[in-house]
Amino acid sequence: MFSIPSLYELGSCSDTYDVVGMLNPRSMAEAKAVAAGITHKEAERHRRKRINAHIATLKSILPNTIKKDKASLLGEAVRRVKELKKTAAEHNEGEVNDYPSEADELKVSQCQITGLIKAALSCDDRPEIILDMIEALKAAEAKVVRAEMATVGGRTKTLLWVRLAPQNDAGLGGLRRALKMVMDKSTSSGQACKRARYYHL
Amino acid sequence: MFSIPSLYELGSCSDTYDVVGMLNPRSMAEAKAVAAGITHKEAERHRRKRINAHIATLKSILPNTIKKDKASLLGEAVRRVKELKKTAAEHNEGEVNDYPSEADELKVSQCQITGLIKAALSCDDRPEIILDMIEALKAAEAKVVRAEMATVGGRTKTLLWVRLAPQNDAGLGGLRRALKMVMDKSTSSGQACKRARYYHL
DNA sequence: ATCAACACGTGACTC
DNA sequence: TGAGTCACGTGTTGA
Repeated sequence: MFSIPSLYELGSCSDTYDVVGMLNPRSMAEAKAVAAGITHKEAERHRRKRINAHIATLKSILPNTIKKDKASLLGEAVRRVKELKKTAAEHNEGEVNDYPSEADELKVSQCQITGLIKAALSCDDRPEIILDMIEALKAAEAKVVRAEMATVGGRTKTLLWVRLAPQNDAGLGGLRRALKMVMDKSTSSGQACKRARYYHL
Repeated sequence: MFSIPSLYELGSCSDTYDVVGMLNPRSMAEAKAVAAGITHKEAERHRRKRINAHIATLKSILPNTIKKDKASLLGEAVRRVKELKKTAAEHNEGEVNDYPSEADELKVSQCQITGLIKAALSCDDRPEIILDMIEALKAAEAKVVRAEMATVGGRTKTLLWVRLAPQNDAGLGGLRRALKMVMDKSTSSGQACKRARYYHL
């Protein structure tokens, strides 16, 4: 709102020189410099204003909003951006690369943060594979939080997000074994695709 | 790296006073003040350093990386946080409220940004509902990008993320009609759940 | 020579 | 009082 006059503005030697300059007709250049000074001052004010405005909105956005200094706030911001970027990437993973691989494949991994388990399996397609998978998951005490499936050219790829029952002792191994059986049953039986291709997601 | 000595540090009147103070035994207070001054100076340096470090990492994180000034960068940061927060919320929508409603229900909506269509339907459960749905979606020329399903107490709720074929003229209406038929078939036929409950995702 | 962006040191304020 | 944070005006540098 107001600017507090600083020491050298009030009584410093350089300021004294300025005063002398003001009384001197030769002062044109210095007067210009002073004028430029005030525009400079205001420009810097605008700059700070913009930055602080963004920081303020950041503070309002982040759920962390309560009592933090500016630096820590920015730290929170980078944390959020990283975290959200990562989860977004995970969520999109299904959409961007949802095609069955040629070789049979089974990957099971667990998210350290959420505890959620993600399973991805590619194998030959067959009509009953969904039911088999549901049975296998039930046997493994795995609750399906989310599922995606894609079949193309007689091959199918399934993505499963799963949560295991708390008292489950077989753990990831049990889940992996159950799914492996479903896969193997699919590839070993030459009777794949006797019926029409039902699933084309 | 290094601080350029400013005018008043080198030759200002106040600095002269400081020198006098140094030679004077009565200068204790001023010496303390000077000492405090340097810690203050350094403290402020650290503060700036932290802030700028966070800003730098932000710059490296954001895909926007291309030469932007500090304020605009922060603006981009808030944009990203808002955007990612919104998409994250949309993605989690399925997980948080994935329970069938008591009354039959069909909602179809289209995301303005991605063009993706989200359909949510609740109805009585029956074993063949998945196949019926797949047929209906095929007829509506809808490509399923993602699907979630939950059944509890003989009721089932399905969430579908779908993309229509470009040349599709029936549009949202056609998709809605197709899904409605699946729902109605499920509720009208009293033969729901004659077989064991297969799907419990 | 103008402009915009930056880092710096300093006064004020708070806990 | 002292350690920490903030806004300010300024000097400096690259387009």
